[in-house]
Amino acid sequence: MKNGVTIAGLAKAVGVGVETVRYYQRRGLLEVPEAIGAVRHYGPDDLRRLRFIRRAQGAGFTLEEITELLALDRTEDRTRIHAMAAERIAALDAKIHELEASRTALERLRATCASGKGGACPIIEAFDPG
Amino acid sequence: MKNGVTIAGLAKAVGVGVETVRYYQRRGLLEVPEAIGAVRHYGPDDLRRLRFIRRAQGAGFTLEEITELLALDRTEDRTRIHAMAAERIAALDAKIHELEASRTALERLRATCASGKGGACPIIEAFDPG
DNA sequence: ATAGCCGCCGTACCATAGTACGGAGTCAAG
DNA sequence: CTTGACTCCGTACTATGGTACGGCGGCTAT
Repeated sequence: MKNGVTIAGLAKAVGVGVETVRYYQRRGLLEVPEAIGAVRHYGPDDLRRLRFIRRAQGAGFTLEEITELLALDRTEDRTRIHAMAAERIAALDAKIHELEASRTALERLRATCASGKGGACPIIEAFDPG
Repeated sequence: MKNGVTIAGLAKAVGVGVETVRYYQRRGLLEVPEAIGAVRHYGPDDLRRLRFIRRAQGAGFTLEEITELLALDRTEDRTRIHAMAAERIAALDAKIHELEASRTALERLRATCASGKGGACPIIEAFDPG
């Protein structure tokens, strides 16, 4: 090989499947690099980009939004970036609170139904106030 | 009507669509009550059950898992309940941490790209350490 | 008694994010 | 110079959780 890794190497480096990389290419999230011969080679830029996609997904952005973020990365539309970040932070806060409430409910369930063999273990009620 | 609400009332009370209720019935999450005449009527039990389904979804359980939880609710298999709760709490903790990390990254992005018109606003890098 | 919602039912379709498959070509090692 | 792994490509299929549609028929108010 000349320089850079093939698709399998790229995928492995980020922990996704080859098909997932190809899927992102089809969706326009990743560029399809020039091939050397018949095989495409990927460099550090592709790696960073792919990592970014995965992290942005972790932040709750959809692939469509990530597409926009990537487009925005080459512009200076700070207003839009700001808006998207703020919106996502708000959604994240809401989600975090929801999950924390769920966690509390589950702890209650776990405590209520701790071992021992008393009567019913009311799963449905465990979520009632939470 | 005799007693209880019709499907639309049930759905509205919990904030889901009628089709969603029917979907849950098909999946066996909700019972299909006896009809009075040709129309089914739903009581407080159905309401609690439907609410539970939604809250459990909020806790990250899949509909399949919720099906199991509902089955478990009538048994005394505390071991299984305990295991499912513990597993979900662990997943929840992981998810909460991930979302908090994402939140931090987004805050950094928001700060870095705060108004003003300096050069690039590196979206991709904003997630790098986070 | 008749219009117009509802409810009931089955089937089909949707979005999101992949995952699988099959055939043809290619590259590197033995 | 063949073999075996890997690439490329298009197309199809999957899972999850719904959402929509169309026909039929009953409940209710006017």
